[in-house]
Amino acid sequence: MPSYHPAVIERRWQEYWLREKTFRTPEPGEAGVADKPKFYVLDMFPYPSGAGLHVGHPEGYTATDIVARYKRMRGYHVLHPMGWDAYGLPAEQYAIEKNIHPRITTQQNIATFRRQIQSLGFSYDWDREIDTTDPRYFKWTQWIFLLIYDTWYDPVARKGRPIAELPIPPEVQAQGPQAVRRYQDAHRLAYQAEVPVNWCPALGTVLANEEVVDGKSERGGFPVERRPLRQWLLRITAYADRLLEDLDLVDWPESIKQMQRNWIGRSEGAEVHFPVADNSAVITVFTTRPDTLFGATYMVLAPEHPLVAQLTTPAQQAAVAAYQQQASRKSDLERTEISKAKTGVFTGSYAINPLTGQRIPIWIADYVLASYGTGAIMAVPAHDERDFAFARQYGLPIVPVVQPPAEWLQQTGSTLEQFTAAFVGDGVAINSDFLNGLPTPQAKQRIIAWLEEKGIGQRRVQYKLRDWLFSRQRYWGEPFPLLHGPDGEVIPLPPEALPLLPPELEDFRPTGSPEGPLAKATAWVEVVINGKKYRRETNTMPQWAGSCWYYLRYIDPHNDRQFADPDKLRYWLPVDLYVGGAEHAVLHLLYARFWHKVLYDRGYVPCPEPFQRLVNQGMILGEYEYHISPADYDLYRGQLDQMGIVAVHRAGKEEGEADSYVLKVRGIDGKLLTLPEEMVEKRKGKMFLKGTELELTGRADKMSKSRGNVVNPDDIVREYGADSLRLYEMFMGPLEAVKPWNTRGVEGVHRFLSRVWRLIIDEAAEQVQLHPQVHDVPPDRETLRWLHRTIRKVTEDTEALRFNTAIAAMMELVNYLTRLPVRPKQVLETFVLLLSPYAPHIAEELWRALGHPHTLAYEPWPTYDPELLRDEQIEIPIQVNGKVRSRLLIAPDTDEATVQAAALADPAVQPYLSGRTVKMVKVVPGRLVNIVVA
RNA sequence: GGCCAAGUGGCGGAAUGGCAGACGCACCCGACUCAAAAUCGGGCGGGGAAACCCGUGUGGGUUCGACUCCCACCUUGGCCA
Repeated sequence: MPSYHPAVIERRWQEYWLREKTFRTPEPGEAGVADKPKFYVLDMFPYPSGAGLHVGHPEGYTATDIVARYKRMRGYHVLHPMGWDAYGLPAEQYAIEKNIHPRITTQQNIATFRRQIQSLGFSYDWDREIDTTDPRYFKWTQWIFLLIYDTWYDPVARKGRPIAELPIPPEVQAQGPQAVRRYQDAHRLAYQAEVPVNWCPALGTVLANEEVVDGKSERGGFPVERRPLRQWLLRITAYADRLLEDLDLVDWPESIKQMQRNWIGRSEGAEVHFPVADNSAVITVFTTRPDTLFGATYMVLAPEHPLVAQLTTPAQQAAVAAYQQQASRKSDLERTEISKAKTGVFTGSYAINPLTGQRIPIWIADYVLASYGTGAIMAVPAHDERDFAFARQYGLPIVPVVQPPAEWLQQTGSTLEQFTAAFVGDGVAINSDFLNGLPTPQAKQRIIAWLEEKGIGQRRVQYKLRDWLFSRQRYWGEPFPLLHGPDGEVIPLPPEALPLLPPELEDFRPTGSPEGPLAKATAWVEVVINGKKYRRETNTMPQWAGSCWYYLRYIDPHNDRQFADPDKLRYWLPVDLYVGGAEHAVLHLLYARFWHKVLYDRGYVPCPEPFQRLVNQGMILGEYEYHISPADYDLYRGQLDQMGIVAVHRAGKEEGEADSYVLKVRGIDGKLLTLPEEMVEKRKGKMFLKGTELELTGRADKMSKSRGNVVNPDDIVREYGADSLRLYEMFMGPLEAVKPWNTRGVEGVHRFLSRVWRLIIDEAAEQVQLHPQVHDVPPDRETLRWLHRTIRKVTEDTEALRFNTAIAAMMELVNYLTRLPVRPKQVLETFVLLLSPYAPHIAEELWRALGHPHTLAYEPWPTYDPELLRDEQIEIPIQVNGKVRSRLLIAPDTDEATVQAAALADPAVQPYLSGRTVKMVKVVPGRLVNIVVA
């Protein structure tokens, strides 16, 4: 094996690492293991889909693997695990279609994923592999659910506490144990409620809001309707403030924190009670602008609001019913879009504005959502865009109560009597009696105080965040460990009854009823205890459940007495670095933080936040492609045919994306390849097909099966090796950036690795042996300087996750070393260590060739000597008025005065100084000289 | 519509107040070869014969000096409505 053969060496080292358990993570305090600082570096574990690994997966995994290997060499105990988020709809859908048990397809998919991931040489501790569908795992998912069920949130202590500690008011106590039970149930963090849910008849399940996109199911695109159902919810809203505040404790990208803040959507305002005229009913609204109360000229209820029936007058009955019907078919997004025309129906009733005493009409309109606030609003058309549009539409009065600035009036062509648009900014209150003259913030305080004093309102904080709909009507999920008694009481299973396994089913199809497929297993559902009949809960948990705590299980994956040992949790938590896609920016991270906080409150984990540092890797797009318009296709199709170009029709995928044709050429094997760049020419800033007037649009799209631009990592590994794939994915650009795939780039890094190989190994020899130019001699000063500069660059860049520039620095060093007549062995050894986190297989092979029989995984990371970094002479530019006119060779520590004198005396700058006055000379030591002349 | 991120050669990108284009891809020239591939050496932002001039989305500003900082705008992407 004289030349570089990744297939041979990669297999050998992967087998070595597994066999020798090179990456087994010792337990803290394990005998014979030295005390070291810890580092927990975690990937977002994948859902093992049937499609196998995608090139997007290894991007994050390579980044964390480099960090893991680097940290080991820096003397850390590193926890770097991998597992499977294996519950999920696709396996169940497949089971329904093909009648194959989801467990079987899931296990097959896991096997594929494991093989693919192992083929990339990641240094996971495979003894810690977990699978969320394994009963030994979901036993603890169920256990944590029961803990959440057993917890209530104490708003005074601001923490979750055992339900047994919930103070029971005497009047409840007096009503007996049933009342106490109901009171407790109403305070648990896991509770049942009749809630309007997104029911998807085609999937036979309810979906979370985030699983519904544009009124259709995210998966499958089936229509979704709103329907009230009994569901399990988790009271995540109780933790809203802590989830918000504790974002300050973590080192996450600001954009992700902002997305979480927006999702939680805290807003301060007031609740105001409006009496209904000629009726005992009271409408409560939430508003962030109580200062505009004098301008409330009508009210709007959500069509689903419970008071609608009571407030609708007989004359309006038919119109209201028809409107309610129509609204139920629209998604929240459609309903609240600002640009859409507003619709609504008058109920026939009036409310009394408590400030003005005026009768104001009550309408229903779908731009008000039942799920936000109180499901009702006071409409202030002068100062809210949607209210303004609505008032215009139906001719309702618009009363300005905040003075807008003069330029706003001018710009919009409004007058104080007649607004042409809503003024939503802050200003000074007008037409508002005792508020007049107060700036908006003070007006808010004043009116809230007034409302509280009169008992018709109070200060309130409102969140956009809703409680988490936690039940699904599916088979392939964790069963709830709960029994329903005959009197409606809920009995949690005792811990020793866990795990509760799902029943074996023949038929996985949804029942189409809210009961879910588990209800079909009557023998499983019905339980008799002491002669009393109980029914098991037939809902299952959502896919998010297993991923809410998996990072805890890795710490102690085989523990069958606890979800993890407290001492181990104390050693390893929090996760030091968590890398994954930005698609989990909100939900997974919010849910996991919520569970973690409950566990923290109940004393099971030692820290308030689970993930100290978070990094999102950017998406890898498909290869850059050239598109033409359908019109051009019709004009040029004959000519394209003659040129041997194939135009493939591509339907626009995203909204507003037009159809196009993608130009391809046939390869030798008949496969379609991207149009080669030499067939494209650029004229007048536009691209054309060479020799034609056919205009091309170049673009890289998301990889997708339907576009046919998916790159399979297996193909890349087979062709170039895992080290090349790893290196390429890191060399493409910054980790966080979105970047297009380019297979030519893989060839480039593959060539680099081949050059590394030939730098050290004698290609002419039969056996793997050192290149004849490699000698065990001390390197010269220049070579040492190169080496130490590279050590510094690679170290700093690896620490900062700037892998692309670290690789570039190693390439430069190799280019330098290749030119040396004698290659000092010691320099090559150091270089191999620097390369090893990035391309571990070739590094291990070269390390062995250099005479080291054992793995380099725990060799100390090279350090650099600052003394060796310094150049004897440096070149600095001399600028005249900011333009470089000459260069000066000087010693790096030359003093400013000398540099200045030398610069002014430089013959090349003289012509630019003659006849002019030197106004100033700026000397930046070690950088440059700038001479400013008049 | 709001919030956030980003606009640099033919392409991916580097430089984040101090020589714009490191490193790689593509391309061009040369060496080796009967030849090709591979490899090695060289060139490679635009204009110009050259001196030199222009050049980091657009316009303005701060500064001795701006890809970098500030303001406005345009475009693209993400999230939210």
